[in-house]
Amino acid sequence: MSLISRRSDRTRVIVCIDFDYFYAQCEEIRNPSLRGRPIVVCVFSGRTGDSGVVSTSNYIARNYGVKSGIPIKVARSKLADRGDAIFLPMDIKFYAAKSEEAMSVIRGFGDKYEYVGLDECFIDVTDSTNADFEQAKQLSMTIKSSVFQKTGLTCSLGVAPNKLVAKIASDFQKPDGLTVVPRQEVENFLSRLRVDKIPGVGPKTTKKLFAMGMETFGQLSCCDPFRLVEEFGRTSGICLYNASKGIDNELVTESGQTQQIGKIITLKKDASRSTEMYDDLQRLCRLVVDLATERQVAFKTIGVLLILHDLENITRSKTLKVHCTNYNELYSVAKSILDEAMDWSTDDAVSAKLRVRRLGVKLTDLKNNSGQNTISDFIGST
DNA sequence: GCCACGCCTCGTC
DNA sequence: TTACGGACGAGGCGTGGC
Repeated sequence: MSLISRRSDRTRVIVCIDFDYFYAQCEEIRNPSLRGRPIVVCVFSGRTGDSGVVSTSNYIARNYGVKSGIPIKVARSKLADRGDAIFLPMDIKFYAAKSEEAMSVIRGFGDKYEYVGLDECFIDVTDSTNADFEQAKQLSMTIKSSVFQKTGLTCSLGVAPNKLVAKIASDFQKPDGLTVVPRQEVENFLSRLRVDKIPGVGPKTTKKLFAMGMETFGQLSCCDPFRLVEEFGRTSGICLYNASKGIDNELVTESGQTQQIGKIITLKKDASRSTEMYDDLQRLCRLVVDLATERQVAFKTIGVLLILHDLENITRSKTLKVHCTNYNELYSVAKSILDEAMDWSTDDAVSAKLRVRRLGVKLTDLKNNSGQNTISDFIGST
């Protein structure tokens, strides 16, 4: 059995475009007087004035250790000496509009385009550059200046023979960077980088790899792939090994719709009984069913997510017999899942632990509905 | 024994 | 010292049908 993918024979030229500190940069563009000040874009949970986490920050704030994911209170204390620091709530509609402006410029340059997120995309420029990295470099500089001219946004670009290395290269020089890694330089470029530069490798995997004595791509590429499979499972193990050698045969493709629709909220105060959450649950069901209607999809599996006061997660779900688009059925099933989840233990010690901080509803097993109702909708609605 | 499916947790962005 | 959102996908495990 061979675990290792072969390098694709055809040389491709892929560009990864990543907008710098995107949400915070959008805020600078909207209000140029903020430039030069630490900007922190936050997700306020609404529970208390400063409850929530940092979504992103500009480089001035990052110099003070303010990065995405940290609690807003921590960010405030880190920036205590900077009286000019500004904390703003996310305005996703504005960022989405700005992103679309930039993406429409970028789409015009690629043979193929793949949207990854509001701040990131790939284009395949193999044909338009005759697979020549020097031409790709020139094209990338044109893309950077066009995006800046049309939107005011700066971005960092990585040019490489595949998506994996292009992504790593785009992250190599930031902000406003351009890194070109031709095929023959891939191994050398990667060898001394730390393993946490591999997309998808976060703190937990990094810690595990470090404990195994693998801190760099070079060290990882010398590892027995069977050992990686043993430690991380077949799929992840093979991915890690191939990544360490810069192998990635995934094509640039128009990505499809998401495979789930979910909403999660933070409760105004912790709840220990399901009845205390019925109002919030109704609100969540209404939100997700509206999103499903908007996207013209029906759902078959309904999930309820509970995050407890100690941030431990509990998820429970139920799969319906047939796909559904109906709010009443959704709420009724979600309510029964919630009731069961809250009553699952008669052990007082366990029940006492069930102080729910956040509540979520998730729809999966989605199917294109295009306005057609199912029998269950008919039954549910009559 | 194999496979598909349902359910749940983990991990990342 | 601590503080703590929201969204999504991957994958492991158990179960039941064949």
